[in-house]
Amino acid sequence: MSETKPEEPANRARGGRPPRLSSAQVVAQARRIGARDGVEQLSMRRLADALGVRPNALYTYFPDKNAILDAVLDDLVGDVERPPTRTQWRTGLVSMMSSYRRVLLTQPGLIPVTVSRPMIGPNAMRLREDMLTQLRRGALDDGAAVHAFLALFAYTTGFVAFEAAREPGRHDAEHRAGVHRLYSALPDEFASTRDLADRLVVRPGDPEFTRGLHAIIDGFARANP
Amino acid sequence: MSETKPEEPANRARGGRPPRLSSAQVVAQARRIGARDGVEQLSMRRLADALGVRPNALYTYFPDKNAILDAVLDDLVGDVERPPTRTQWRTGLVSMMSSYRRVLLTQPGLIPVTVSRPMIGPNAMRLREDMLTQLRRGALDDGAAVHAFLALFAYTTGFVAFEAAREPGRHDAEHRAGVHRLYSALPDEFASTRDLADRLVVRPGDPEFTRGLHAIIDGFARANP
DNA sequence: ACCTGAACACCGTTCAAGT
DNA sequence: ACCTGAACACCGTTCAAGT
Repeated sequence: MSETKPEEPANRARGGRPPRLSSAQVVAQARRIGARDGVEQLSMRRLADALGVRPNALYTYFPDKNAILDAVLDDLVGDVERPPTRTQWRTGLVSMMSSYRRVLLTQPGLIPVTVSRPMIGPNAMRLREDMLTQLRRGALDDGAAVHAFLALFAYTTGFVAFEAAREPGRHDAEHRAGVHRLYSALPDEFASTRDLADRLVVRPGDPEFTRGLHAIIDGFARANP
Repeated sequence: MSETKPEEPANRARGGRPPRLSSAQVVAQARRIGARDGVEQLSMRRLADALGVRPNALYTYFPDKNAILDAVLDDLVGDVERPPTRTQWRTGLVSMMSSYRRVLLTQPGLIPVTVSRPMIGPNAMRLREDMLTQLRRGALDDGAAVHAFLALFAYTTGFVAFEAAREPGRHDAEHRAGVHRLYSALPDEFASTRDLADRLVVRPGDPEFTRGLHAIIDGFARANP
C-alpha cells in the first residue's frame, strides 16, 4: 500500500485556494513529534493540531498515515552519511551501515516501520546505490554483491531493532541485573546460557554491531577472488 | 512493560466463581485469529468476542494486550524444531534458524512484535540455549559465541521482516516488474542499481537466507581455532 | 475470583459542504 | 484546490458493581 508520492502542491489551478501547508512541512512536523515524544504518540490528530489544522486537512497532502510514515522514514535515511569517495570499500560499507544505525537509533519507534517497508523513497535509493557500488568495488561478483547487500541490510535492521527494544538507562540496567540473576541460577538443561550469563547480559552496542558487520563482509568476500 | 507472566488461574480460593477461560485458551484463540486474519485484526474486542466473553474479562488473565502478544509469540517459538542431537554444529544452527524463519513466516504480522520484544518466555529460552550450545560445539570461544548468536538472530529477524513485508503472489510479481522497469531506466548516478536490476528484483527466499547464514557463521568461525 | 455495563479518552478515515 | 464539521466505525483500558 501507499507508494510514497508526496504529491507536491501543483497549485497552479485558478479557483484554487492557496495552500496553508506543504507536504514538506507535514513531514518536518511529523519528524519533530516523533523525535520528541516517540512515533507511538504520532497521530493524525496530534499532527494536525501541531500544524494548526483539522485532521482531515492532512489528506490533501498524503493519502493516509502510512504514506506520512514512509516519507518521515525516507527523510531520516537522508541523514545517513555517504562515505568519502576514496575510502577502502570495506571501510566505506562499515561506516555507511554505522551511520544508518545511528540515524535509526534517533527514532527507535520508527524501526517497526522500517522493518516492514524498507527501501522506498529517493534517499533509500541513494543509500542502496552506494552500498552496491562499494560491494562491487570489493570485487564481489553480481550475485554475491546482491546477496551481501541483502544480508547486511537484514542484519543492520535486526540489530538496531534489538538494540532499541530497551532504551538504555537505570531501568534497563536493573532489568539486565535481574536477567543475570535468573540465568546464573539456571539448571543444567540451560548450561550454555548459564555459563555465558555474564556476556549475554551486556547491552549490545557499537563494538558488537561492527564485529557482526565485519563477519558478514568476510563471509561473503571469502568465497570470491 | 509486561513481562509475560500468564498467571495461571490458581483458582483454589473459596467464594471464587469458576473461570470460564484459561490463559492458554486465550493464547490459542489469539493465535488462531492471527493466523486466519493477520495480527493487525487482533483486537481485545474481537478476541473477547471469539471467546464468548466481554473485552474486559481478558484482563483477568493478562495485564494488557502486549502481554497477550508476548504469549502468542512464545507459543509460536515453541514450534521451532530442535536439531537432532548428533548433527554437525553448523548444520544444526542452519536448520534451527531455518525452522525459526518458517515459523515466523506463518504469522508475518507478528514480526514487528518479535523485533521489539525478542527472546522472552520459556520457549525462546530453550531456543537460545540450543543455539548457544551449537556455537560452543563449533569451538567458538565465549565472546565469539555470544556475538555470533546476536548476529544470527539480528540477521534472521531482519531477513524475515523484509521477506514478509510483501506477501508473495500476483500483486508482488507486478510490483517487482514495475521496480525492474524503474531500475533499468535509471541514469548513470545509479549505475550499480541499474546493472544489478535483474538480481535485485528477485524475491528473496530460502536460498538467499541460507547463503547469508553460512556467510555469518563462516565470518565468525574464521577468526577462531 | 471472575465477569459485566458503562464509560473514558482516544484512534484513522470519509463525505458533503464551504471558499 | 484546499480546508472544515460532523460522523462512522472502531480502539485499549478502567472502574464500580454483581455473583
